[in-house]
Amino acid sequence: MIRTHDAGALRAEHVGQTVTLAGWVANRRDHGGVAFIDLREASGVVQVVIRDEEVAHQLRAEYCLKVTGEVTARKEGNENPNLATGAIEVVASAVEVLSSAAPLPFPISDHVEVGEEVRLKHRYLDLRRSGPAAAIRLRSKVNKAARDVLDRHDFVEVETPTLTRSTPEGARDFLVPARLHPGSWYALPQSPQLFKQLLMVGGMERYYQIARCYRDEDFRADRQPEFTQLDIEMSFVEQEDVIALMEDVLAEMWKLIDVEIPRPIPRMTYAEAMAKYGSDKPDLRMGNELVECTGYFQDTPFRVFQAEYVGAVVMPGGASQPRKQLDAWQEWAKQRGARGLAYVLVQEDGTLGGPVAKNITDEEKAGLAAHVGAQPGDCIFFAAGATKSSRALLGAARLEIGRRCGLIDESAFAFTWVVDAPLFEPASEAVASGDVAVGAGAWTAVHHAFTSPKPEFLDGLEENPGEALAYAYDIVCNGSELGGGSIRIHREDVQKRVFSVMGIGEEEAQEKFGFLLDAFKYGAPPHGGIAVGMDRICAILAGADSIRDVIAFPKSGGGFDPLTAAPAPITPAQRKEAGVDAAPAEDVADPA
RNA sequence: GGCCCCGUAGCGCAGUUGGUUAGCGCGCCGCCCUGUCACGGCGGAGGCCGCGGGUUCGAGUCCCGUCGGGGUCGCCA
Repeated sequence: MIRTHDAGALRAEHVGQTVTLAGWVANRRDHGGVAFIDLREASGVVQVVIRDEEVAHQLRAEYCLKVTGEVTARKEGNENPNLATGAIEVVASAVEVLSSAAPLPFPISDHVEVGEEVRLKHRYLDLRRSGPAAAIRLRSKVNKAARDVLDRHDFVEVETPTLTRSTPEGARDFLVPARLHPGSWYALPQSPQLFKQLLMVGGMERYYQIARCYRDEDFRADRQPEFTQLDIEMSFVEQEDVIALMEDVLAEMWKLIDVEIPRPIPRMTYAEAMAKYGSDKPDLRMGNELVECTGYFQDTPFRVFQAEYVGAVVMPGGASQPRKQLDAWQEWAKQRGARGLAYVLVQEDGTLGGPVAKNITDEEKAGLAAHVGAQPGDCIFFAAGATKSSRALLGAARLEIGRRCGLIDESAFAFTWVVDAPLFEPASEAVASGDVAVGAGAWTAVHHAFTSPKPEFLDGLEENPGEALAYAYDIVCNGSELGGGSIRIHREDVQKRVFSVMGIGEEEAQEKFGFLLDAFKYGAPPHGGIAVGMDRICAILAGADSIRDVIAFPKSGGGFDPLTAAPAPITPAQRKEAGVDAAPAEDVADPA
């Protein structure tokens, strides 16, 4: 090693020792006759004293140095309590510049805010800053925590292919031309789903992988075109086994930030989540649940409330909002595709104000505040119409109210399992815009086509597909979906019936998933699993607003890599060799 | 694909109802300084105000378009 000691580890006990350190110039304070260098490396920072003016003067920020010197106790009054090494300093006898540094595009200092665009362009410098460095180091520990738990449970870590076959899953595939088969293409996997099920048929019994996945969809703060999930599959297990294992993993991860997750993690059904929170990933750091009012208004003369569903959510203190702000709520609702957001203001004297109050009966007015749990001074927002979209609007309003009124406990980690999701949903809701959808029938899978129905719904599968519940479970934290999984179908007859409800014929199933269905013919074990998003988990643990903060080299908008400037055009020679423009070998049906 | 916000010096920002030479802090360069720790002092360099068009006697400022970034809805089994 070039160094004998870690700079950040030096303490009073090292006084008198001669040490050799290597690191970067975090800061230089040049007083002419004496100069101080803050030498920074992975372990921390130590102050180096340089008395040779010539040497000190040439040094600049972020020069990479090798320093030899004696560890000395600082004189009383010269200690720096803000530094772990603040009781000592290293008096340099030799300073070697290992590498000089050009003027920086932005300061490395932790005291300065720097825009994300320039940070990502020079991510290698950004990572020298304490915050970004800590986030990446935390991620490494999160990976290790997962591996430790799974190793204790005798899991096998298996790497599945990233050059694979395009399968009609939810999102758009990233495609890779196959040079040796012009006109044919690999797809990058959206998840290792099919391979991990094959591994169960292969008798691995307990598989996991920290797997990179790829989806060619639009961006969000919590979405990147490539992302990482902790992918798990187990044979001979039931839902409870998978949930218990995942709780072990999560508990170990949260220990890294000294948080004990209360076990067991509470559960709610999908139906309850939708009814109370208007979302399948409820944020339980706040209360303020939705209140169903369909029955309350069943005989109402108000046309708008003569609907399949009427619901409400209360905004504490919202009655004092100026008219302009109430109008802004209407705009807010319209941006989400709703017609508007009806409201009633509960005045301090208990009377009801706002346009809706004029349209409902005195009797309805009299009990309304009590029915929805509103106090004088509150505002009650209503949504009426189709159940699903109305609840979604109220659920979004609930979160917006939480943000505006400070109802969210930012220090909390509110976990919940959402269980008993429906197996199918009407295809009209799933197929919005001619996108890739599994199945051409009236019903499509909520999770995926291999999710097992709970046994009590097997009989009525064809008669009432919409009522069948699945062995599916999502883990949610603070309103963010960390991941989800299911018990899979392992019986050929059940799989055929599910395909049939979805309108997938035998031929089509064989073409799309033939290799999996073939495998299932040979004694497939009952199995199930789960996958959780490591980027989201790390972001929550790091307290980051965006998963970009916990990815070493993230993409920016449009899938652009600000550092390497990928994607980039290719040469005509590359095009030709890759076979990008080759005609398809045979006609391939377009599912859309 | 829709909507909202942002583009001014290397970085972070200010710039009034459109009006002389576009400022401030940090950083950078030079000189000075023997106890600082976000050191300090003096001096200096650095700008096609994202780009293109328009309105105007006059545009960083107003209008249209476009590019880039961020957020969000659609989308993401």
